[in-house]
Amino acid sequence: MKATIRDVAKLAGVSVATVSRVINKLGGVRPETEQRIEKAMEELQYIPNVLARSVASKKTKLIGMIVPDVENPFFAAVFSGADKVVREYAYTTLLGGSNDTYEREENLLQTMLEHQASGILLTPTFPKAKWVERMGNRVPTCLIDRDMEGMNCDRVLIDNRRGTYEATKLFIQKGHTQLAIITGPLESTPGRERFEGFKQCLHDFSIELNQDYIQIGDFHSGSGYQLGKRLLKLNHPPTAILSCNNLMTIGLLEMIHTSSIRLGEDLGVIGFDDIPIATLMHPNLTVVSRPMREMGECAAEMLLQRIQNPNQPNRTVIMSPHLIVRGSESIFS
Amino acid sequence: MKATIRDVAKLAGVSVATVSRVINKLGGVRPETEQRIEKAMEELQYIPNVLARSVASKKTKLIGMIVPDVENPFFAAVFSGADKVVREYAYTTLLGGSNDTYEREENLLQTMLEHQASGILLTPTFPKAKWVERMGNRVPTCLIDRDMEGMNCDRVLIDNRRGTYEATKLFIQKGHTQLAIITGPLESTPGRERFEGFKQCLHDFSIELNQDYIQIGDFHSGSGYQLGKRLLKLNHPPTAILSCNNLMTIGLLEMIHTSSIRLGEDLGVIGFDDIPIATLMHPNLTVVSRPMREMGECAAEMLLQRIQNPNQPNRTVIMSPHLIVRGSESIFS
DNA sequence: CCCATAAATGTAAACGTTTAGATTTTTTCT
DNA sequence: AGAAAAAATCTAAACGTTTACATTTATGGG
Repeated sequence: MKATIRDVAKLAGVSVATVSRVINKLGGVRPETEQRIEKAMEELQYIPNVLARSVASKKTKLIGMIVPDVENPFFAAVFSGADKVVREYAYTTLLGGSNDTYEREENLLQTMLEHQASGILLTPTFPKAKWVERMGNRVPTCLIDRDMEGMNCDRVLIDNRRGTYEATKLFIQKGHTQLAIITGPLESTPGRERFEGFKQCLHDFSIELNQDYIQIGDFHSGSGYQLGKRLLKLNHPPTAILSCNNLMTIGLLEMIHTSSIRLGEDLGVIGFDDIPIATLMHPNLTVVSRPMREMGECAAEMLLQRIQNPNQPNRTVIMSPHLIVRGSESIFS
Repeated sequence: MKATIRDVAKLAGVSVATVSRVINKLGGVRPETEQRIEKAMEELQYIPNVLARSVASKKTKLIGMIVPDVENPFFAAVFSGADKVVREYAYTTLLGGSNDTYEREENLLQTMLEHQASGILLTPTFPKAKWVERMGNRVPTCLIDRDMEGMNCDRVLIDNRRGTYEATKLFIQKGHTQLAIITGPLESTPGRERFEGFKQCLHDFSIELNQDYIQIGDFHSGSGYQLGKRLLKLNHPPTAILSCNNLMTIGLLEMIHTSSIRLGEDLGVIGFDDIPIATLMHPNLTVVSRPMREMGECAAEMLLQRIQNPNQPNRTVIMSPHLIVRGSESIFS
């Protein structure tokens, strides 16, 4: 069977404590003893059991990460950044996708707590959840991208309002006055804040907000397609559409592609989040871009620091998106 | 501090064994006792420690999954499918990205073995690795997408040759005779097999294989861009390019987009793996499509079955790709 | 109502580690 | 060489579970 620390100790002719010391690089072991132990480990193909270690030490090198959708490139990038940092700290990430359902999110959290995760990286599905007080604050947590009520924790957010404000301003500067938005659920921070930035900008430039031009989707490509269609079927269709996430933008572009409308000629479009498609369009797609990997890195960094020093005050990092102007915003040439 | 099974037992006035029985739903507990225990668990906010459980029972509900790149939509989809099944079996997935480096792959495997993963889902970076005999067969494993020497395990692969054969055949049927390929490293199964399917088809149709038309990339978008450029700069450039993975296809399309060449008019293109961009091009991109999620599901299913029954013979499932013809393959209209 | 049997519950030893504290060995200084 | 100090090593109890086995309690037949 699998070799244990006892087998190693016996073969090396030392006690388990000494073996433990070399495994954990605690020093205080004579070089020759250390070599003997290492040889024994090699010979027995010994692999330490971190579970037993965690039980004994009451510490774990596990970080739980919960995102709505692992296949969404945004969250994939955030995970990628977070996981990189987590590994640098010699921790391991437990990843789960909630599929934006309450049940699964709670379930994932439970799983991660059962696994004694030392910290949680969470992009919550809903802005409030019953489980917050029961299990929300049992463990250091860092929220990413979306906020949540009642969480006593760190946060890495995006200045969504500014992102859509700048995009809207660009539209206006290019001459648009018929501005539409496809945003996400207003209960979610990104959905609401992105809408607010849009609204604020229209207000600042004294442009009237047409209620028909406000479309609420679900952050998936299907709704980008459907809502885009609805907008263009209006008696007075908008001349510009601001699409508030990557997947909905893809849906919207698909819809445009199958219609007779020409991007950048009949309709201006700006997307939220950069996508590989952006530079393959005619004209190239203007987008609000976010530092996705950096968000993950930052969140992981904050979380791991808090794990080491649990009593530091909560921090909220708000990152700035920036506009990448490529041409698709304008129809007036 | 955190409540333990002992605290629950004490509060409910029973022994830990009885509590353990209700946690694990083993039955043989009087309903009234069970209720008392459940009430105690609720009251103490008890969350079982699965690590301790694993140490005691010598079993874990953990599956390790190692893929080259988590951000590649193909692997994201495979993970998604695998994780779905893994959760259905009440297991949890530990995901890691090797970034196609040997060191990291070995490191990840070590980590997963340390965590006592009950099984491994692996898309190996290299077709042979030194660690295979040392740790490759310690635990039930299922290889996905890429094969590896000396692994005594299950496999879920793709009929790569058939995929590129069909694509090449379509090119030929559309009148192409100047056929180029951008494939991946020939040491990797996908790189080699996709090239072989291409070569075989040319041979079957008695078309000479121009050595200049064979370009070996690294499965990343940059090489799609560079190699595409190199192909089109030839004195006798090809009229058709078969791009052998999703990222290289994106790179290739970017290169085409920035050049004066028109897709579907000057150059036919077929990609391997479907991508969202495909239906946003003019003409739409023809691709070899694979059941990505299903590959993950199938692999997870096989792995979990093997965990339950370790002695069943090894199985290799070879899934078929299929061509989605959308127009970009033809330049003769 | 008693006994046999079945059902429910309890006891205690494992599981593979870590880690105080105790003990031994080595080094250093005189 | 011997004592004191420092370094290395060991002992054994914990960590929170599971689980075989022992014991108690309930059930049913006569």
